[in-house]
Amino acid sequence: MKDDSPGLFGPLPTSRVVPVLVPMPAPVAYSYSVPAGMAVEAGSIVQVPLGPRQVIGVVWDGPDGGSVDPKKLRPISKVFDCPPLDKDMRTFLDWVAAYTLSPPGYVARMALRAPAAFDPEPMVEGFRFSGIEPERMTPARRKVLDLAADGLSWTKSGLAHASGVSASVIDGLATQGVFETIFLPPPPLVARPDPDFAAHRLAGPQKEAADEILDGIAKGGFSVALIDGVTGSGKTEVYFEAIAETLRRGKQVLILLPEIALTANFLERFQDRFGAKPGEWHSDLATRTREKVWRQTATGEIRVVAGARSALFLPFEELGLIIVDEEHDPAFKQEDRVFYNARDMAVVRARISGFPVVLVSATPSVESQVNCQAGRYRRIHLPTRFADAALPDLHLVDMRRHPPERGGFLSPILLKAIGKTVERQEQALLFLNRRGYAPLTLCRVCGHRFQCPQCSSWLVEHRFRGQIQCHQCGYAEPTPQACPECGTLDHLVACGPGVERIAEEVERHFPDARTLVLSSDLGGVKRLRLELEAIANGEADIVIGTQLVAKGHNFPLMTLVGIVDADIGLANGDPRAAERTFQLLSQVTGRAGRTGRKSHGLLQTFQPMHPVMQALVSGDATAFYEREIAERERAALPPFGRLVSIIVSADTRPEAETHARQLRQSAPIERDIAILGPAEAPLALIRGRHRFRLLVHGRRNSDMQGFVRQMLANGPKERKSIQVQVDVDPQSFL
DNA sequence: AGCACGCCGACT
DNA sequence: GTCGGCGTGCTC
Repeated sequence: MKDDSPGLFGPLPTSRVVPVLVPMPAPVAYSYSVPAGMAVEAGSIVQVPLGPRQVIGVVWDGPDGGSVDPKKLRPISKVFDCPPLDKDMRTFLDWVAAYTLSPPGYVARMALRAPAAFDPEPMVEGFRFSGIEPERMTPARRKVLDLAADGLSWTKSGLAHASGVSASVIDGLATQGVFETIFLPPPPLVARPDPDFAAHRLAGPQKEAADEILDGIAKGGFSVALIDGVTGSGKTEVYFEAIAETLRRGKQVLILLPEIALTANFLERFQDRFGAKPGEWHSDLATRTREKVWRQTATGEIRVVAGARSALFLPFEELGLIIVDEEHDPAFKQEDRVFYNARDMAVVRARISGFPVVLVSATPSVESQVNCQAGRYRRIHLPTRFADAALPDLHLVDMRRHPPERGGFLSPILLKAIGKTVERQEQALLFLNRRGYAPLTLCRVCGHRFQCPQCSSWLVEHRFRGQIQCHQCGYAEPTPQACPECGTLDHLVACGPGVERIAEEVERHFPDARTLVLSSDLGGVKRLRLELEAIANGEADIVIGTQLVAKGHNFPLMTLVGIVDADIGLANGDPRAAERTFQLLSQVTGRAGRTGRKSHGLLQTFQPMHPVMQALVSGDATAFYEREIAERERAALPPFGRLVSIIVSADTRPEAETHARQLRQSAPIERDIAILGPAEAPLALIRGRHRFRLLVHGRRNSDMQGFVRQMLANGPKERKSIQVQVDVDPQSFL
């Protein structure tokens, strides 16, 4: 740090120069000068000029690059009145940038995703009874004064609401001097959760599990625990105890959930236990709320945040515990700009700051299980469901032996089971992970297939909307009557089922039953919430749902779960396909059967001997996971080896391929690292852009980051229309 | 990522 | 003669 006090001969012209991370893909921080009288430190959130505009940046650590032409230096415009990002957070952001091979400015920007949150919230106007009675008393005024007589301060709307009068009554009293105006700090968004509000009395395995975790918390320092236990085994109750203990110790808590699991249901459960809701953080938060959550997390006002993956980048004042619920869920992986998996980065953040992480899942990821075996994570197993909640009995329906009738997709066995369930006035859930009516439409005359004009995927018919849509880029057109190729009318045929088509089949067989389709493309969050409520109230007999029924909501009246096509996703070339299918189907079937009544699951499959199917019906996943782990180890796939996928996209196919090929040729020589490709990426064309992929595969102890970094640096310069994306340790190959 | 600068086609 | 297309390059 330079001395900027006045020198012997007047003020010195020297001004301090600091590095600032700006939201740009530059590999390093830029240097800015600090105007005299401005106080900044590492972590300060600042506004700086960048080219013609003003941007938000963070003062960073280390010496200011130094090598910049001093003539280029520009002064910081402004420091925000906001807690600086602390040292641990800065270390974390640097770590993530290095690991994901992303520009640090982008990573820092993820921590600053709350545009106007950096200045303090304005004070709120409040009213306090001054002791002066109004000249004339009215019933409305009486009500107000009864409440305000205690001399405490109220906000105008709060007082009006509480006393059941309109705000103008308060205004009237204020002008008469009955109230004095004071300025109050803005009200907290959520109340403080009370660790002892409604403590669960845990017993048996839950108690043991909780004790083990509390033990880890008591010891202090970094640790990772994996709680694994079937739906309904009390995992949430167990980690709520860890949260309570952390709150008692005066630290903040972060609960990471897959976006879709952030339901009213979860928030209520939290409130029942702690007497207050947690702060919420997810992508479709209103801007103002978002800013408040950001700021109040930074100031420590909010003690617990429940959020989607990006909540990991909130600037907690004193974070002391992270829970990652549904840790196996692929939604924790971000796949744009900065590719990261929030589950793994949560572990990193905890390690940097020295506090515990708890991973939770009924179907833990292979990675986490391997980490347990290796002794890096502590495994805490919850073996059983609570007394009256048996898991459904699962059975396979061999579709080769019990084919559906022509044009249908539901086997006689499943139809019969649905019929019986409806007769008993219980609910049935049919799961098919395919939106729309049919995934492919073709012309019966010439064989023309409807494909997206700018993607390599089929157009999905949505009969309900009368459209065919691309699920990749959103392209849509009205469902045509004639084949665009041969012009024949009315000879287009829908191939394969989507949820809408299953609903049609169900309605044909059970015209009197109340059938409901749950799909993310049918109406917004509000409608979905209402529908879930209706189902819980027994207002539907047969529910047909996509992926979204797998998480976040339980169906207490369901006694039958039918998996329409258990084989979907098994043959898509992704080495994690089997693991994913097992996890998804376990989650779906686990949603039902909590009533204490006998419940069943039927899985329609063409591969009844497949290890996934066998694992599901036997209820014993151990053998299946052992196989998966052995296979990963043999192939040196993560977590046994390292894998980096480099995707080159360009406007034309040869451009993308050439660039990828040149990139490969510029790789340094390294014995332990193999490069596969370039080959066309699984979705070779998306939104009109052609994609080629290189897979860089290394065994343990190889410096993959360094290798890939060098490869990118030596490679051809990234030109106008050619884009390179790097995905370290991908969760998915798609 | 933005955003301006810059060089070639159809318009008041 | 200008408005505007988006290719190229720079930002401490």
